[in-house]
Amino acid sequence: MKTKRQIQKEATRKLILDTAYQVYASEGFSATTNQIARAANLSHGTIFVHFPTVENLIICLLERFGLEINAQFHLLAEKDESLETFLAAHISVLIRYEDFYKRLISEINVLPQEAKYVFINIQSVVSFHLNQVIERDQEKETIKEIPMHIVFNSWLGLIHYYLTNSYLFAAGSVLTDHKDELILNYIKLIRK
Amino acid sequence: MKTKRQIQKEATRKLILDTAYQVYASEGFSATTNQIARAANLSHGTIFVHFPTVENLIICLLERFGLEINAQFHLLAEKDESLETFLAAHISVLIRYEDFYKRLISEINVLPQEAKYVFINIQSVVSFHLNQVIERDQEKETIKEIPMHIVFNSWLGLIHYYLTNSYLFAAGSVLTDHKDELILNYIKLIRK
DNA sequence: CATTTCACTGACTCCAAACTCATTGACTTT
DNA sequence: AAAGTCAATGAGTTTGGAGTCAGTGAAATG
Repeated sequence: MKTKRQIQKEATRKLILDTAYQVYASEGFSATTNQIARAANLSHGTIFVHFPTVENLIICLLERFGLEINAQFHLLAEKDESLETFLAAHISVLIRYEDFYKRLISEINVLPQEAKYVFINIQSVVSFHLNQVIERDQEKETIKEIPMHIVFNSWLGLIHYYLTNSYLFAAGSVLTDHKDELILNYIKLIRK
Repeated sequence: MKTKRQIQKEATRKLILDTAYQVYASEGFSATTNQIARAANLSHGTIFVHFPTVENLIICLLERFGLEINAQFHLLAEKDESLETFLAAHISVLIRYEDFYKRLISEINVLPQEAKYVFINIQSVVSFHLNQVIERDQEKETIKEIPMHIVFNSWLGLIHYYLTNSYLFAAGSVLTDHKDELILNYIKLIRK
């Protein structure tokens, strides 16, 4: 049985992580602990009651994010789905996390090392599912003889290119605006 | 006729820009004016004699970089070359500027607005040449019916993906290590 | 009910970065 | 060659962030 205090503490910790997620998504990871505290209606010191350093806060946030987004990928990756369905599912998950994911991929190189592990993790899960879809015989026949990692990297490359350069392509959500075009043309590229 | 002072001043300005280029290439744009001054063997204040703010220094540096790299693209884009030759030329230019270019594309979203203009400029020039190569009849016949912007964005997407995730692919220069593979497979993708 | 614990507060310290400016002495001008 | 200019200096100032800590009052404990 949890005491009131434990419940309160966990709620505050969650509030900090949720708020940090929002603030980082809209301001980027250069947002300050002050901004997060203000947005969460907490005093500045409270953040350091729950996380020893900002870096630790970011790492905890990223780990939670990695678990959550990967769970979504698993959930949406049905057995025996078509390539098109899979790509659509992938994009639909990314849309849900678009702003934060965009910050993650575009600031990955200035984030702590652990961010890279989280990122590799996310990519591995997507890669695994894409592999499964493509390895299946009925699909395999229709796809060019190209190394799987190139198939995968060109898909992610295309998606990430649109995300990091979204200011070139759309005012709101690039993925929402371009998903059909991207899926259609990517499939044209990798099919014989 | 330039006076000694003018010559000296221009030399110092160039030294600051050259050093900033080196420092930013190896440390990223979060490197400080202190680091640049030390690396250039100048006192800290000297930087502000030549540039009113760091932001202004970065903008000047990026503008110079844009002009320089675009000149290289023009120089290397011969008439009537094959698609393969063009892509190889593109990569060979990028290799020359790899570290800095990598920082530019991976930190573009935290740099001042002007950085985006420079970046759009660089991409336009590459896009223009790629268009020319592909539009030519002998090539056109062999390429799939895919919108030109997708052809272009998948190439840049692939290259940028390898650059921003270079820690996954190589210790030294990703482009040097993977250029042949990238060119070969990209051509396979867009050909019928 | 008295005592102890502890989540939270907010004013504080510390630090590192950008930017300033009086001073210097070599160069330029007259 | 005297007077004036100005590139460069480096010890400041200012700003804004991360992280600290004594204090407070509600909750837990005995």
